[in-house]
Amino acid sequence: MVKYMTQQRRRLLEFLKSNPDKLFSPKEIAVQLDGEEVSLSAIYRNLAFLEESGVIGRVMRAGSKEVFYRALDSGVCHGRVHLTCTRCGKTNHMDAEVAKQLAEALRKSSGFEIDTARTTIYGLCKSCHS
Amino acid sequence: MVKYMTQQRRRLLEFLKSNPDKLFSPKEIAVQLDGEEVSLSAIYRNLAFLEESGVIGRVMRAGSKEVFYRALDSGVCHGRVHLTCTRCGKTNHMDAEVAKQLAEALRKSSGFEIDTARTTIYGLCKSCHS
DNA sequence: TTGCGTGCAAAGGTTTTGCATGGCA
DNA sequence: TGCCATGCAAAACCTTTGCACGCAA
Repeated sequence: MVKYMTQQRRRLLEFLKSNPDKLFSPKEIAVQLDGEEVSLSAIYRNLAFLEESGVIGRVMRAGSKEVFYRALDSGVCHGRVHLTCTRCGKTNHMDAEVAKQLAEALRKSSGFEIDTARTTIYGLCKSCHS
Repeated sequence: MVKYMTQQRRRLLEFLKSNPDKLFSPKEIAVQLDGEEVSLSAIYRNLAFLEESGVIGRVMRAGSKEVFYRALDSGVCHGRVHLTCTRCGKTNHMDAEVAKQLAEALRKSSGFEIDTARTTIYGLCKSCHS
């Protein structure tokens, strides 16, 4: 099935990509895109489509049942493992060296080949646990 | 506010603790507890309460919007990081030593405190990538 | 021109809530 | 006994879907 790049899809994707490590609920996205003629159902349909394509990712934060989305492979994030804080929701990148060591350790101990792009590590960031 | 340990709360908690490695949606829990006189609203209220208390954890799986719960500090999975294969779907535990090193490395490099119970690492397991 | 995507409104499903009753401490 | 928790049913919410029209390729 061939897919089109419609105005709505482009606007949604551009918005998420221009806010690389931030999380947005569908509702928040609707607010941000208000005035750009993107209906809520188009947002839902495109979020589902883009997630399935691996372009964006979906996350839940501790303590809330809201669902959040964020752009995945925007330049900066390429090949980086994400660290997401379950309290404030902020996402950072794992130190490249640590990621390399982790990949190596998993390969050796379990024969497991980590997919860095799809993996998010949860926990508390520096400012939230101190 | 003092909390009571009611029959319903005890049954729910016992059920989750007796299935350490498994995830259950509220609906599935209701089915499992059917015949034990726990109403769906009691299940929801207790899941929220137990999650807030840190006794159980809430998770979403990739590709589905269903919400799942599992007991946290129960024996088998205590402090174990999960490794899930994106091809065959099987989940294993990360080697304890590797997990320990990872936690330490994250703490040092980013001041990030990993939540092992909530983290799942994705990639290809031994038999799927070879 | 073809058929995917959109907008709207309605439907569907899950989770929450109000209220009277029941049960733990 | 005092108050939290439960059950039930209704309400609230979020997300999905059907349909006719619009638009990308």
